[in-house]
Amino acid sequence: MPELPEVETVRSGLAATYVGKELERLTVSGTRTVRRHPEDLLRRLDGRRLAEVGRHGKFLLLRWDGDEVLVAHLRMSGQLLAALPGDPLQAHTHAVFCFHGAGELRFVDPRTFGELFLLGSDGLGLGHLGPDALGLGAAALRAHLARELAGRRAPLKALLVDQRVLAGIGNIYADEIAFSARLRPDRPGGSLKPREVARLAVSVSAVLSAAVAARGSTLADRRYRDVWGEAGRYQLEHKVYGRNGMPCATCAVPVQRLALGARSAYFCPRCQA
DNA sequence: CGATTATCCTGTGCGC
DNA sequence: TGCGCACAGGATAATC
Repeated sequence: MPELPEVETVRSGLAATYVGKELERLTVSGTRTVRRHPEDLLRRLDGRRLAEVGRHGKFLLLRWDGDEVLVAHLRMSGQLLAALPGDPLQAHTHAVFCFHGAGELRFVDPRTFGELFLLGSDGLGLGHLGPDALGLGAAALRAHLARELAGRRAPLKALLVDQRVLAGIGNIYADEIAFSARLRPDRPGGSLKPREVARLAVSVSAVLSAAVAARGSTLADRRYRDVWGEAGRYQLEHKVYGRNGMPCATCAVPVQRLALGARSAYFCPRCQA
């Protein structure tokens, strides 16, 4: 469930802690974590200095001296946690980055959906992704959404979580964005009027920015943590996600759960049209 | 081509 | 109290 705000919080933590440090050794024990690699290409990073930590959507981009880029995706249950070499290895630790003078960085992921791969090796890339959901200015975002939604029959929520449309939005923030924009998540994308698209664009920026400021959402499963193990605070601001039957914060009508394909969507039947 | 469905996986929480 | 099972969902392949 790490989405753009959670991944951005991890990104800034990684940048603050490890940029400029030299990787002594990367050890990978989880074969599924590096499943896109035919061989142990990650070895190429040993001895390099971390130059920069970027992000596109939910993908973390660790750029090393020599311009090698390691891509990390947390998917459902992945965590990147700072640790000291002596700390006990917790269950489901699949990779350990050991830095000179900066301790360790550990990739922990019970469900093994997450992964690490080197950008560009054997054609592995991120070319299919749309623009980062926080990477466009207001006018460009509005124009982009208008273009992407035009003529689309799929529900608004399905389009919001489609990483080819915009990169970074997942289940939680799609519901919160739709609520903020006062749009039902099951509206066909192409049915939105220009002023509704404009509202949607504003809500994408507003919700994601506020969630980044609150360092992401840590749900009841307490799975999402930043690099130092701290929880986020944006779950306190959720208006609809996971709040089935609870009163809408705006109008007190019970929030409804809607089945959208195999997934669910939460919305207020009165505030959203 | 666009829309929908299945798949991967384990921890959690619910009902009986 | 304990057991079994549905559910959670990001990305991608497969199918309609």
